[in-house]
Amino acid sequence: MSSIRQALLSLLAREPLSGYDIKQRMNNRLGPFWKVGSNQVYPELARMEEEGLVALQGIEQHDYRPARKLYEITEAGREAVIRWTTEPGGADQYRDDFLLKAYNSWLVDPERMIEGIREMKKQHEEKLAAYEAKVAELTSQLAGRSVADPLFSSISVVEFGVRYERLYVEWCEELIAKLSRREPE
Amino acid sequence: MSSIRQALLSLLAREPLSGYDIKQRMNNRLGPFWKVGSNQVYPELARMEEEGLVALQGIEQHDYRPARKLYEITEAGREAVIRWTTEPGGADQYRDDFLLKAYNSWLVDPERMIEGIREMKKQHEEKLAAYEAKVAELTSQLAGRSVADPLFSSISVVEFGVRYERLYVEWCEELIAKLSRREPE
DNA sequence: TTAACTTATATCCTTATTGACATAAAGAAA
DNA sequence: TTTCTTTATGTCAATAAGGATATAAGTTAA
Repeated sequence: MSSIRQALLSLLAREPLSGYDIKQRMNNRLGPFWKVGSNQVYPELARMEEEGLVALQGIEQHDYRPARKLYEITEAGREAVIRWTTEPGGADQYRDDFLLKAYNSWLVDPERMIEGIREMKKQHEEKLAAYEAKVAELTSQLAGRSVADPLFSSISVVEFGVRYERLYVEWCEELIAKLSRREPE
Repeated sequence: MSSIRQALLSLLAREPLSGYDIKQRMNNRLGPFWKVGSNQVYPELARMEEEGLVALQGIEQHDYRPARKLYEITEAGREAVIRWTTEPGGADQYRDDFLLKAYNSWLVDPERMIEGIREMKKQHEEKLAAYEAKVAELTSQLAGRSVADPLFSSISVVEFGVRYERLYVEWCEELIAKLSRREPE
């Protein structure tokens, strides 16, 4: 089972959405965790509808606007997400262009490398701030809810983001320090 | 410029290698950072040779063994890596099946979810131990070398791995704790 | 008033990536 | 003695993913 499919189903497990909604959530809300194009979303929705994992709930028509096709998850779809979520395994590779660039830092003039790292650090600082705000926002809504509430899972994931961005920023700082001294350690 | 190409060139910038060597390094040494198949390595090497980024250094023939085709990076290839390394930008998405599963944890029985997380945690603990050993091993060879030595860059990257795996393990532990209490926070 | 942006759908083409297969032979283990 | 693993090269077919383009119309800003 492909991974975009899992992502779409994971979102639809929470609420009915249109293809456009899904695209927006994946590119903006879930932030950096995933990016998709409409070329992936619409055909995949159609395929899943054929297979009975999602169903067209209805078509919303606002005056002079394209019709919104709202999809909801079916019982079969729900079962499929749960099955996938509990089954073991998952990608064991981590792919990051910037790490590969760091792997080449020995080739490059330290000053130029430092510039690049500073830029990367800035980007991750921005993400860190955004995630921290998101955690605060979501946590304030959390009172009285259980681990069976989607909000709990959302916070867990964004919290991972906070830690990850913090790690990235710290690592950038240490790399800059080492390169400035022109000495490892 | 595609990303496998960058990975191959980054390795060849350090030393001449055969397609098989590259595959081994990417799947074993660089560990989880990248995985490739021979179907990606051999055609890409051929393409890069055509474009003059790498050159066939020679063919090693050991008795009764397939011939080893050793490739070395050319000056044009070296320039290309340096250009790519210093140019800004890089993937701004982070993709992880397990995080997506965590996003679905609200759907699943906490006990079953905890099992899955424990397994994930174990895998990351193993990687953490491997990276820590690798950092120690590489650091012991570091004395007296400068930031212009490939070893410096290798350590930086593996150090990122150590921090990353540590973060992952801690995050798993907190998720387990929350799910055990059946209460967020 | 013209241009840019947002809402919404969807397809087309190209490139990346994955998995399975094919060949060939040495060395180790059952 | 047969089977499995490692070294070594590659190809083929299928799927995943990315970028560009198309249509259509309302809102917003220069």
